[in-house]
Amino acid sequence: MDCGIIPIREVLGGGYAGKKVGVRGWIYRTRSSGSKAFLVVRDSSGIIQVTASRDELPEREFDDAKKALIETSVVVSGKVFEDKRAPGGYEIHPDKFGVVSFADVFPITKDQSEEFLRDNRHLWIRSRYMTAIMKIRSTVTGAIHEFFRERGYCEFTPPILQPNQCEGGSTLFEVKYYGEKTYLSQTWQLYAEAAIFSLEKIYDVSPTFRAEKSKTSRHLSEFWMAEMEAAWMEIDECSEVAKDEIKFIIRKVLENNRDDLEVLGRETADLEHCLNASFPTITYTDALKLLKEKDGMDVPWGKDLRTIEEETIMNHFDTPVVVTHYPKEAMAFYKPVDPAAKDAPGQVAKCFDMLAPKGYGEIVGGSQRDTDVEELKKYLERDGEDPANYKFYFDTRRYGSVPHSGYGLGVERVIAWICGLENIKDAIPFPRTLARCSP
RNA sequence: GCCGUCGUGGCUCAGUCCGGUUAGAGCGUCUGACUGUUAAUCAGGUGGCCGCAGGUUCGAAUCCUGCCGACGGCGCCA
Repeated sequence: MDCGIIPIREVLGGGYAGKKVGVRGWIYRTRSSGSKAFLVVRDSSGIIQVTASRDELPEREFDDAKKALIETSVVVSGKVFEDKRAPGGYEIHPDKFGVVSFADVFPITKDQSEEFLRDNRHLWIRSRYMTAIMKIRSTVTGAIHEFFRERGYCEFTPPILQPNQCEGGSTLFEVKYYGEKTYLSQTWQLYAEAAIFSLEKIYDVSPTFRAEKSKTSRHLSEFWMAEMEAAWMEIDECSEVAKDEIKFIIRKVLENNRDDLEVLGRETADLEHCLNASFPTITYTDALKLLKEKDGMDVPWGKDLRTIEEETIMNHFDTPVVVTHYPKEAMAFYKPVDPAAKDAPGQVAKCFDMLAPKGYGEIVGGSQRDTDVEELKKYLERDGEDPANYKFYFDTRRYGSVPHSGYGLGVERVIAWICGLENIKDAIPFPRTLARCSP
């Protein structure tokens, strides 16, 4: 490797004007004009124009520069010039232009459809658009680890192959290997509830698999959930942790990814507002009142909120909102009744969802966990589950049970909201959906 | 599971309602020109079993039937 290779971003910083540098990367755009060739080269840090002249390069190297197609990998060195005509304000006049590997005709050109880009995702992830999103994604998952570790949480890794269903109604990916029916994880929850008895406060960032028949811009079959579970924690404290986590993530992205947000054309005023505002908490019952009074929508009490209702509610807010105390009957078996909630016309659960603004939907779902084994059995049977399959789960209630709560955060939904993406499929490098498992 | 939109060169599309020469355009690529391009420009060339299978017709990209595939919305969920 050549000595003196530096990241393109550093060259654009300005301190190298008049000095000789080396950069390496891939040709991003190419134009030629007689005895000059203008090659925009990208590496992971940025793009810079390389202006090759016939009289400054050996003939063979100049010919290479003229004929190299987009995505050809190159190592170049030369003097840096400040020049207003160059994108980014600086360019390199090479006296060495080395092609590492010529590229075939790159299939992705000016006009592309969403479908074509997804078919060629292995190439499309080289784009500035996908690069920006993947960098932000890295900040988001890194922030999640940092947030929980700073607060004394321990990372806990659950099994991905699991024998039981946890979320009632969701569809499972079956794995054919063991004699017993086995599935890919939909949540770490049952295992997390076992682990809090030693670690007390735990979190994870793990893949989740849901074989739902959902074809929307908000659904993936394989996505990442960032979950937490904490012993001794009641539901109110739990939802406050979720609010803090979201704010922490936004702050880290604003600190580290301004350039990437700009590449995406994402205005940041609303994200900055979220840092200082407090996220409202309302009850499900209040949410129905709001829908009726402000929007004339009559939702019968007891029905879970649908997409249209969530979006309508969010029209009234400019930050995420926590909605608590959904009807017990509409909730998963492990969410306990809240006997203290008196203002509701029916039984409600100690649970919450956090809804994101602008139609990005439910980004967090959590609850306190029922510790009453008889109640758990009753609601498992309601969901058509055999309580006999949950023996290990009931054991967690038999040996020194304590109140505990937890939630799951949809990593891609948070990324889609922060990045302002039209489709959640762009929030993950290789999306898997109802209809796609390639490339 | 329900509803809707769409399949035409490598890519993006027009043409389809109302059937009629040899199916067009832009981009890419290739050849040539050009000493400052900004998704350069100019000239020329290349490239198509019109998703698949039947049917109607003198004649089908166009009309009919079936199938396949893609995309989006709802429901459900993060």
